[in-house]
Amino acid sequence: MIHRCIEKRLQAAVSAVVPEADTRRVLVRPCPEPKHGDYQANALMMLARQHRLNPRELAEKVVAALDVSSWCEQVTVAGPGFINFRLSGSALNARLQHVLGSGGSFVEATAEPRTVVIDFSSPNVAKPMHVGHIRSTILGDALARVFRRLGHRVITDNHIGDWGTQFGMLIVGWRTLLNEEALQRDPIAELERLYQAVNHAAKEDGSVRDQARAQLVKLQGGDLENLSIWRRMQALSQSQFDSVYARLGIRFDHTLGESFYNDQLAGVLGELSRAGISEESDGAQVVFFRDHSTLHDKPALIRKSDGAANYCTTDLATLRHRVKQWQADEILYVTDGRQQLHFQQVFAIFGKWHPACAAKLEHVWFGSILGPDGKPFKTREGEVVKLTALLDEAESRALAAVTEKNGELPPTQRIEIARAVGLGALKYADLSNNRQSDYVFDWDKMLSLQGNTAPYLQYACTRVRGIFRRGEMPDTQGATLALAAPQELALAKRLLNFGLVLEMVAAEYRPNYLCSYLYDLAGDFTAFYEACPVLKAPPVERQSRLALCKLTSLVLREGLDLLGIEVPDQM
RNA sequence: GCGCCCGUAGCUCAGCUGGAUAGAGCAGCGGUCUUCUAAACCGCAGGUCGUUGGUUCGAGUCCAACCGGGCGCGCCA
Repeated sequence: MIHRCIEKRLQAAVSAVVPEADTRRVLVRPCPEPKHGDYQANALMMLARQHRLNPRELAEKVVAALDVSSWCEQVTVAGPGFINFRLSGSALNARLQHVLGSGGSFVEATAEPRTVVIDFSSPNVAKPMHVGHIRSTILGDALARVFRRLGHRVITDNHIGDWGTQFGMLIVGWRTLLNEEALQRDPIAELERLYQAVNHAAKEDGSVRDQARAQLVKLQGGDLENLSIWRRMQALSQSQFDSVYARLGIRFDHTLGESFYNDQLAGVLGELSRAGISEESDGAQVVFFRDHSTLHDKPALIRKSDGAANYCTTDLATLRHRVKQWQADEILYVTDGRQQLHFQQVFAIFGKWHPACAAKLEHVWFGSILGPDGKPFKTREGEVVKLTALLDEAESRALAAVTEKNGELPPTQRIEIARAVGLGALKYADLSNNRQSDYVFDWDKMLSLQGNTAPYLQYACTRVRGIFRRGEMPDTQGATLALAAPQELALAKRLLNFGLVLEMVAAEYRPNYLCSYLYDLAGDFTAFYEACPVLKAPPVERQSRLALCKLTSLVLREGLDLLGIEVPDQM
């Protein structure tokens, strides 16, 4: 990547001028304002302050010691000490040509691959997946794709909620109220009905509650009949999950639910207790963080007074497994922001338990999806929105749009387009927001062809494709780039930054950076498309522009693919 | 009581180590199809970045206090 080459030279020049300087923070980034240059460095102003130098003079000395003529036609010092770099046309053309010829890309694999475990989605057995699972599922998948693309070893793990007190209720329901026919027809709905019925009954009748508790104890004690009911529920749920993930194009390397750790929990509790990390309090085992600045008054419960472990314990066992068995360098938990305290506690306990562990633990949290009223997204009836219903509606709304705009296409093709557009729109709506923000769910906005949406980007792809469909498929492989028009240059320069953007996504776990980038890229392409004829251009421009289109198409498609979004050939 | 998050244009949202004149879409107003997909594009208008202080060459971004809203805090996960 060119900016990295410039950066290395710049760091060397800084070291030559100020030998004691720490150059790790001397970075070269794209200029937000193209009129200043293509890349800029503003770290010298900070450096000057640290070393009590005049920033402007320092910048000028560094520039004097800097040779980046292989890539830049101009290097200037501006304002209080910005260094601005203007790429030379020849370097730009050469870089694009190289990517084209090598069949390579604008992404550079990391020099330091890490093992990154990503925990996301995590639905519950016997419950339908709902809108609450969508952000985790989509964000986690996109992050997994980006980390893989950067050359990291990624392990995705679906930590399913397949164990817990709800199974007492469910087993009572299964034993007393099960309708086999309904179970055949819609297993999850039937399981949900059982749970609700028993839960309702338990509220009024203490003996039902006692039954549920008794069945739970039997299950936990290894009762064969209850175990087999539980396994049946698990299998039914898994097939529901599988069908949703298949629709979304998502796969997991592992699906190790909470139950996988059952036989490790006693050991975990024993170790924590023996190490003096946990202590008894009101009959429960609790970890206190007495010296901790924010957790000092927030103890964590790891074993209930009835002797049962809870999700804190399970998460500790899970964490140990990931660190020990998978040798994780980095573990990402993609969950709702409301679990921040929980993960702070889990990470803090793990730190006491395995002080030598250097794995980076990150709670990649996200905000809520809101309805038009600004309150948590619900159906008109006030119920949670089921994920399958959401996917269905996305596809049917997209189908209506495709039919309206392109009704002459055969129905099967329209359905296929609608699938890609509808699901793409849904995913993109989530990914394009800053994950930590709450956002308002709006069908019209996400399916719009205007603005920062998936359909707009997909449409940009089909426009590029349209050029190739119209003309004969040209040999862009050996094309000579001869970019000249400002729109061509702007587009080409944007392409160069693709890899950098992916690195930013991975560094902060924020796919919305990629979305913004793709939207800007599509905007650059549109400007080019409006201003520069391709097929009708004279031969030299024509092949150069075809090559530029080819590269744009590659980046747009790969970028969308990294977000888990498909691109139809036509729209 | 303790802690986390949010407050940017009428609405929905971006805003990358603090960096140059705070951006986009919608809605509003005005333009552009004999020309590679107009499901598109161009232009205009729209802002005391919640308030007040502080840090500094420079603050939407960092710090403090306050106002307004959301969420979490030992036997659910």
